[in-house]
Amino acid sequence: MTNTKVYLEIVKQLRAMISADGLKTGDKIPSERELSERLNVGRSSVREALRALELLGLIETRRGEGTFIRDFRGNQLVQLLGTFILQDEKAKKDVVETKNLIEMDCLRLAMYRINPRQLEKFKEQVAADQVDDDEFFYRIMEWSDNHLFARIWLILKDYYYSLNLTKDEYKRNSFLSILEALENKNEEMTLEAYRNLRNLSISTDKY
Amino acid sequence: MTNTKVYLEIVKQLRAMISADGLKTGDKIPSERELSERLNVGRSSVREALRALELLGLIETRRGEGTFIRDFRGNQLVQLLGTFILQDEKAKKDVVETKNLIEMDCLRLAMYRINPRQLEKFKEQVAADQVDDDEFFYRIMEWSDNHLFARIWLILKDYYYSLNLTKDEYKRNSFLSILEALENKNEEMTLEAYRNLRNLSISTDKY
DNA sequence: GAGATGGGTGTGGTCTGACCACTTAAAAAC
DNA sequence: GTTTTTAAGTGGTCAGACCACACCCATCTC
Repeated sequence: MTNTKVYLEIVKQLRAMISADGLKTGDKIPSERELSERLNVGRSSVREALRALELLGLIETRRGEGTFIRDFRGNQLVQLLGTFILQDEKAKKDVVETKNLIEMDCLRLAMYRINPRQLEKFKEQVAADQVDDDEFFYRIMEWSDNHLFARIWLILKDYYYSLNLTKDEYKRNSFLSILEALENKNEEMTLEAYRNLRNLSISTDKY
Repeated sequence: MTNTKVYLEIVKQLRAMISADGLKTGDKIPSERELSERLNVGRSSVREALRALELLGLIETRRGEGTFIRDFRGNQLVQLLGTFILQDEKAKKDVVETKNLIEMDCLRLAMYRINPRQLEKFKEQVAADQVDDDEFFYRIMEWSDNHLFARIWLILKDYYYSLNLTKDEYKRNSFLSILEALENKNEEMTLEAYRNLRNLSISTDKY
């Protein structure tokens, strides 16, 4: 028995509990003692689970008050991972590669789902230097209308920045090329413009 | 006093310790009791820190043996965040779409990284009906050599199955077409064969 | 001598009970 | 009615006690 560690089980239960009760950002979750009693486990095990979730930035704890669900987009763990782990060269490479591929996927999606009027308006903003790389792709993510991809991308983006690689310089012209290609619904041109933006050679070994 | 929670301080100390001693993947870190003594804190606080790092995938603990620095291939938290995200999102469509796109991305990657001999051998297995959909794409993931993508895919696959959508029937011929296209390093043919496998129309609104 | 056996020791896993520090709100004092 | 005091609830931390498991090594068996 006891194959699964108790604290992991508690994490699971918490997730179920949050889902069942429809709790959302800012809501309070049961106290440590109550959880301990309700789940028939020691309070220390409950704490192990809560501390882990806290470090992940999923919950927030205030002494004397309680524990609350948090908007987890916070850096918290990104910073931690940045300083802690990402020494693994292969992992870094995977992050960069994955981020690029997802961006390309979303460009493809956006191409078919984009609203011409919005695109036109966005082009003007880009032309006026009012959009940076982040905002540009955030918009692409919106247009691609795939929340799951967007979520994953947000995480990867934070990793990416924490890696502190070559800072992408601002490339207005590449942005405009991409938008134009999207407007013409030309996949090949879109990807070509993207590769130019990211300084990628055409799909060879390195994406 | 005690503005900073003890367990966070321990995380910090651990990081410093690992850095100072030059510990790397697979190395053992001091036992909980030793850390507790060396840092003048309770063992439960040490455990809170270790459990948090474990949930992040930074360390691995083995009962009776000790705690070890883990082979971190940029993941784990994707797993966790993934489940948290997917719980309230419930976007079946996004799951299917994302899974398909990732599979296609990995086909592209695999195309350039594949080992001809392995491919030949795999083809034989497929021809002999020894490979199902899961195994097929698991192999593709291996060949694409991007562990991060592989992790995300594994999660999505599980969700996909739990969605209980139309069960993909076994399509040996589509598999063989894909492998053949990969062999010829023909991206368009590869994707066409994939679309056939998944019953997708060419990149229209629905992927 | 080679192999099997069985403690002993160290390690993580868990629970319990005890304080402390802090917040909040109800009760008491004015 | 306002202020002060008190009590209850909550997270933060520690110490000690067991348990389950892995490993090493002396011992026993053949």
